[in-house]
Amino acid sequence: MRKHTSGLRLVDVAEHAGVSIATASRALSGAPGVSEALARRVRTVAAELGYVANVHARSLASGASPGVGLVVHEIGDPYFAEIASGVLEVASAHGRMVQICHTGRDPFTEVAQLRALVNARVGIIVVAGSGHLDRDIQTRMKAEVQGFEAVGGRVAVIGRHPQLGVDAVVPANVEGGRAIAEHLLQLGHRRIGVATGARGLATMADRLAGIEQALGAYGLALADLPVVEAEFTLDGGKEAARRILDEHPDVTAILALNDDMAVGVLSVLGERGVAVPGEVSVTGFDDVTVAGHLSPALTTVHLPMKEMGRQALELALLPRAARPRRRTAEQELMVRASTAAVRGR
Amino acid sequence: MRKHTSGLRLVDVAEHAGVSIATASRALSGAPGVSEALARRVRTVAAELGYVANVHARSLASGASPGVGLVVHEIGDPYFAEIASGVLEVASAHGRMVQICHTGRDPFTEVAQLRALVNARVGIIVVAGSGHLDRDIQTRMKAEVQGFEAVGGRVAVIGRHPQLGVDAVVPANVEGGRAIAEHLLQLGHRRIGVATGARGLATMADRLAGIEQALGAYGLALADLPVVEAEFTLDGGKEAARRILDEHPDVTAILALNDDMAVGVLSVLGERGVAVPGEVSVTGFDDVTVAGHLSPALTTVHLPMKEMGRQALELALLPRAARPRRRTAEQELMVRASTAAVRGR
DNA sequence: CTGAAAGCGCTTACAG
DNA sequence: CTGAAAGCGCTTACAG
Repeated sequence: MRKHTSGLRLVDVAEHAGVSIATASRALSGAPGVSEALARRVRTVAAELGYVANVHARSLASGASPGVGLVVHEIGDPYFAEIASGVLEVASAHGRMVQICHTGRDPFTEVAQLRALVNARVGIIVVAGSGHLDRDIQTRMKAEVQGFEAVGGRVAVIGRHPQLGVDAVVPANVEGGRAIAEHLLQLGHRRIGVATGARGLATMADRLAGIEQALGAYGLALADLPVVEAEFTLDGGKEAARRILDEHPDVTAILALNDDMAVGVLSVLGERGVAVPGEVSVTGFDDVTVAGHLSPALTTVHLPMKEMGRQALELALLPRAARPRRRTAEQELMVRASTAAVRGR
Repeated sequence: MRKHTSGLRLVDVAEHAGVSIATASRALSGAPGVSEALARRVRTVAAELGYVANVHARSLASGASPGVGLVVHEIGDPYFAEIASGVLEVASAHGRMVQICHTGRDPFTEVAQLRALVNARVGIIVVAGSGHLDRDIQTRMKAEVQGFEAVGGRVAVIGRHPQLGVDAVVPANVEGGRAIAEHLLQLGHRRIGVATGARGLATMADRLAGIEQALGAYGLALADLPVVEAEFTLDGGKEAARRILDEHPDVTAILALNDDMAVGVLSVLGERGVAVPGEVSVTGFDDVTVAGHLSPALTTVHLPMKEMGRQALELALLPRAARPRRRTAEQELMVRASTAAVRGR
């Protein structure tokens, strides 16, 4: 906790400018009801003095706060880091500060962080990271969000959050899932192992739904494939790859539901001396910056993370609409070196 | 800006508990001078009601703020994302929120962001990212920092900031530079191209100094080598690689001063069909998570970024010491697949 | 140990 | 258009 021996205050500016603090306040905040001449004088004085309003006093008095809160699963994860970069860019352009919270991918922590942000009196909250399919979690999230909106807060989410009813930027996960699965199917793969993160997440459900659609066109179903759930991280990818290879040594491709997992899959394949894509093809999802530079370059689904971050904050900066707004972030299949026609085809 | 129709206030808690707001305040903040019985009752009531103090009112009244500010060059960069992750972890453990600022690698923006954070009345500021060798910039930084500390703020930096005089976590950049250069020299490389970021940064100076030391032992000097300065990013690495290869086609190794640049270097080499490490060896610095999974796996210098973030905030959480504290973050040479003995040796 | 009251630095009806 | 004054929700000397 920091004690600030008071620096420059509004009274100081007012005195220097020879006006009341009321007038000084109006001039500085751009409120109407001050003659242009006076306003200009006040602003000049403030600038000369290097005066900056105390946010706490301002927020307390006005009941309004310029802060924006950002909730991510894990900022060290490139997917979220890139989203954060977009959010910071827009925030900075609007002269707003952003407070970041980690959820550690735990839904209860997520709700707690949301509440922490509300208590920190931010004016806007951006939630990056998928919603949950679990009704109980949805209900808790919704309660926090509605409480926040009831007091004038604005919220936007990135990813699909069933039932939340707020502005959202939603990536084309279904289409991406379909595209990447079609790609493998067209290459002749049928015995495809799937490495997925927590299936309770809407993102996972959507990507899997897309895969299911593609499989259907080939007379297959997800239930026919080994689908292994693990952490949505590099280590999770390793674990999933090991289980898939051990239990289904005949797979010709492993489809990971994000790039982090795909990197783990590649790692295990490398350890075991399995050639990629010679013996097994591997795909990712997201297209984080390094995906194209991996060993081998990863075939994946591109999502514009930074742009998604930008758009989410821009939505939240808009006044609340009667109906929640929704922006779709398009996907693009990036075919690179980690996939090839099935062996012996 | 958000208008909050006042939620639960301290008076509400006080009324429910049948005490004055003074007593309620003391009980909740853990201040001395309240009987344990009363304090307990107040806390119970507050918990039942779900009361959380208004940070703005609290900060305004007490002059103390629990917020921590984090200044990074670019949060989308894995180096900073991992540092941020460590900072968030510790902050969260101490119940503090962190506000993140982007500098876009511009020193003037950095100073401006520092000021913004001071104006936002955070209690602690962590500056991640190297200091500058330029005296003018140092002076500006120092002025902001001292102003902040004068009013009770605490600051810690990650990286060497000459003259700043604050607690610091400094990575072993000199040692790392020496280690990676020695590695290449031992492999027989003599015509080594160096891809560096802005040379006005202390980090760059230190890494180059280490390289110079290693070269010296072999009777060489940095001045004998093509050293190309570009942006400290993947694209900068590409640009540097192109210039090195065009102007010095006889290089047998390219030493990049961070992993991002190294990835760019690998990319250009790939485009031109130059085998790594068959024809040209490549090295990085930092060892971001994916470095070991690149094509080929990158030989680099490992730095414990997340731990550096943790330590920096922990230092800042400590009371100010008479003399600035300094923690060294050790480096470790990671030899992987991107380096090999010089061709034809 | 407990409470009444002043004060933190602003904003904003309310008068003029 | 301008200003005096109340009030935002807390903390903290100051009395008792």
